[in-house]
Amino acid sequence: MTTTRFDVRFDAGQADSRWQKAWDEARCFEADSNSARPKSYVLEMFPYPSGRIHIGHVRNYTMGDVLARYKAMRGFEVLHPMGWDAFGMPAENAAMEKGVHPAGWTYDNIAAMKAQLKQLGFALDWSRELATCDPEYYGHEQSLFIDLYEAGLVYRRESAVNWDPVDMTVLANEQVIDGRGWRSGAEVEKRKLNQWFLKITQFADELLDGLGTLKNWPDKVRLMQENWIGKSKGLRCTFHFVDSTQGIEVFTTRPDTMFGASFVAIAADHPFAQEQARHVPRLAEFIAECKRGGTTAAELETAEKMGFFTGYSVEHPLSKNWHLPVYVANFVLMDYGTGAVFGCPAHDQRDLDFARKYELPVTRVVADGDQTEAEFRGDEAYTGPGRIVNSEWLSGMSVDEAKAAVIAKAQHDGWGQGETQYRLRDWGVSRQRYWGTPIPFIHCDACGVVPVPKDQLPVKLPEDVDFSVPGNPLQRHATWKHVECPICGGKAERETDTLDTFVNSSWYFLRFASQPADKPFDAAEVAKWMPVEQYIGGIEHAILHLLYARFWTRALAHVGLIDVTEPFASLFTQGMVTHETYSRRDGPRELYFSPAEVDRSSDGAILKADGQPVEIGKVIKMSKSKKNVVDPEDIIAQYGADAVRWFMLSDSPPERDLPWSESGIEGCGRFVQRLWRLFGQYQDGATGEDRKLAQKTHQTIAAVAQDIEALAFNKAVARIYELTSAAEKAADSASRNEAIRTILLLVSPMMPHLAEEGWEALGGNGLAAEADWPQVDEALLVEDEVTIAIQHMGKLRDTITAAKGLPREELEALALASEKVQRSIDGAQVRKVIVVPDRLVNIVT
RNA sequence: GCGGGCGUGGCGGAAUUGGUAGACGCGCUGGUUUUAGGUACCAGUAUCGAAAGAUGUGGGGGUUCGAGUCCCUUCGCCCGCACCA
Repeated sequence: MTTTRFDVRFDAGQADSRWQKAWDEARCFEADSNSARPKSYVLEMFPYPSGRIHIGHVRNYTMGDVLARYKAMRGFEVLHPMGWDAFGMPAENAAMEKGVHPAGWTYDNIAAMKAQLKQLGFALDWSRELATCDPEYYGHEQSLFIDLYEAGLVYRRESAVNWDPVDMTVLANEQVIDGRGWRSGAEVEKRKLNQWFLKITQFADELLDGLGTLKNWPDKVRLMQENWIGKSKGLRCTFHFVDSTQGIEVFTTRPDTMFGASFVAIAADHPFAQEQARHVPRLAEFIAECKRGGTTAAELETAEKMGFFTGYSVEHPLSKNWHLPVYVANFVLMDYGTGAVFGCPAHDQRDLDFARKYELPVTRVVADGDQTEAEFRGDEAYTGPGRIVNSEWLSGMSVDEAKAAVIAKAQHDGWGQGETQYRLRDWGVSRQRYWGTPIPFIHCDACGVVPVPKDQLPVKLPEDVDFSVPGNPLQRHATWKHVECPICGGKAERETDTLDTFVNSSWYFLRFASQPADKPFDAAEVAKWMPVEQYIGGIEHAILHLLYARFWTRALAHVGLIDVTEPFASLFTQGMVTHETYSRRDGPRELYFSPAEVDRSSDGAILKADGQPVEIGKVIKMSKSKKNVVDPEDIIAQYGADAVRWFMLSDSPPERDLPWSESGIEGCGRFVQRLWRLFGQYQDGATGEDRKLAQKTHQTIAAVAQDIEALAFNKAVARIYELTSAAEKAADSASRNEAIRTILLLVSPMMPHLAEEGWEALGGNGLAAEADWPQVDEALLVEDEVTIAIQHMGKLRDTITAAKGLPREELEALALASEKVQRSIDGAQVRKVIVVPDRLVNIVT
């Protein structure tokens, strides 16, 4: 007997690098935009180049890769690119801490991470790689920014920022912890600075309506965006101070409840409250107290309603002689609506809590049923539908009719008008930092704010910058900001703010479609590739990144640069990779140990260093602080890329969290070898049909295709295991050869290195990566024998095997003939027999 | 508080439209091979029971010939948030 290559174990390390090189040389993952094949654009959210990939990246990119490789096998021309979200603070922090230049640090990280991604064998089109910190990329971004400016979608205004007086820098909200800068610990000041804004609010309705077309987005994400946009319709109207032309402007979504009003409440930072506070010290105190309260949602919700009576009253717009007290209240927000509300306690829980506390009247104006008495009892406001009562001319109307009637009257009489409010605010894009896209504008005393002429783009970041002193290096650079005004030629200064990094990620998917040197993208190429068929990433980007990207796409369509409105046809948000933690209590602190430091058996965990047990904690997201991490590079070295990829796809549904387990990855490693041995069972020239196996083979092809298209990788994996077992058990035949060949192709998107190695050994043409997906023989999908469940009173008593398609009467007869069934019936009168053809028979007595 | 999601063996999870609950993987038990460990292979593995059989999808109730799936109710866990007028 001669030895074959299958007699030795599959050597993943050798095969991985061999086939990665072969794919590179064949350039088989480069998308050809002139291809006649239908296109498919598969995209995963591009990473921040932190220096090392983590297991979450591996999961994300493996899913996209399986889909991309599968689509290619199905005859699509696939665009599956990769790039780097390369601007941002960590590079500046590294510059400050280690004295390295942000650019050098970033490009080193990119090189390291790219090598890691290559080790996983991803079918990426590296010819389209981009980094957002590349002047070519951000130069085009500057040009787009100017286009938006010229279309009136960019403006400047004064706005408050979090200013760290020690680091002399602006902090993002999440960098302010308990009112102090996260790095310096200094108390953060609110400063007013001129900031650049993008008019996302102009697209609020479009972005909201567009959600309705995104059928293949998770409902959860659409709902989050809908809430974020926060559209509400109502009435804006004025409550005049008694005997005055001055008044308080109020916004309400419940104009129908106006006759139930019992007070007016304004926010602590409402101008009228501020003004009064100047000469009412106790009010000033109250306002200060309001501001001290917590800001988290839970704290706000449970905080007691508090108010301070201003001493002023206002007239009810519908009845001049009806006066309402004006309070400053802690539950009214200045930055929503007008910063003032009228309180209708019977039909709003907050107002009711407030009214009970300050003993204000509570009048029922909406009846849920036939209750009509004016006095509203109880502590639960009624917010449902109903008929208006106790409301003069509104009484008898429905809530909706009354809303319309009050708005119509307000507009007719001139004291208010219908209005739509949004929670969405314009997007502030100014960052007072170095490592970002310079905002391409020049400030000239004579000409004002002037865009940099496009032929002078990119406005490049200066390379000689100093991070040893706090503050924005662009601002104190000796020469960079001093320029001539492009209009008058006089002395002028460059804008020193850079763009929010979310701008970088708002159009990168367009640049992937084409990369001309002289413009951001080619409209025809964009039209060919867009939209992205499948976008995959983390749920943490549900709102900001995805909303901004949708906005940029619409804005670019608005200025006529492209013809798409929604960039991502389908969105998939994958779960996290989790692991249990190992720790020991050390006085007040918890000391954590990494999985590598611990020996885990089925009944406990032992620290290798001292042989003593450690506590096994909850299964949570992998994080450095809890040390429950595994390094992708280590596990690839140990098990090979295919085993790691297979693990990422197995067991857990992709939208759920995936618990990492040592025994799980070992099982995957074993399966790789098991398949390799199975490939070795292929017998050239074997003949004969094994119908059962052939059926299983074709059913599996169809099922795996369906599962991959639904991104249900865990189910596809289970199917492949089943077919593998069946093929292992079968005797040599042509059908068995077909099963083996089929398994090889089905796992090819998931374990591409193993597939190539087997493909070559079995004499396949070309590369497995370029092979076609196996054809399904529809005739073999149909079972000729089925198992029929036989129930008595709905309980399973027996199963029988019968030819498919037997008529009801025959099934009934077969069921009644069953000995087990007869024993169960025990002579009782059969009243009814329910037959579900090819499935079950249920006998009712 | 509001909104959303989820509860199925020791674990991750399967289960078309309401039609054989627990596919598949991990783990575990027993056996075979191996100098041994690992690997590989075979058998078993929801619970109770010697068996026949009974019970079983967080708990309780309902609809139905039949419920993991539909309805009501209740408990627990997870995620998101904005007191949005």
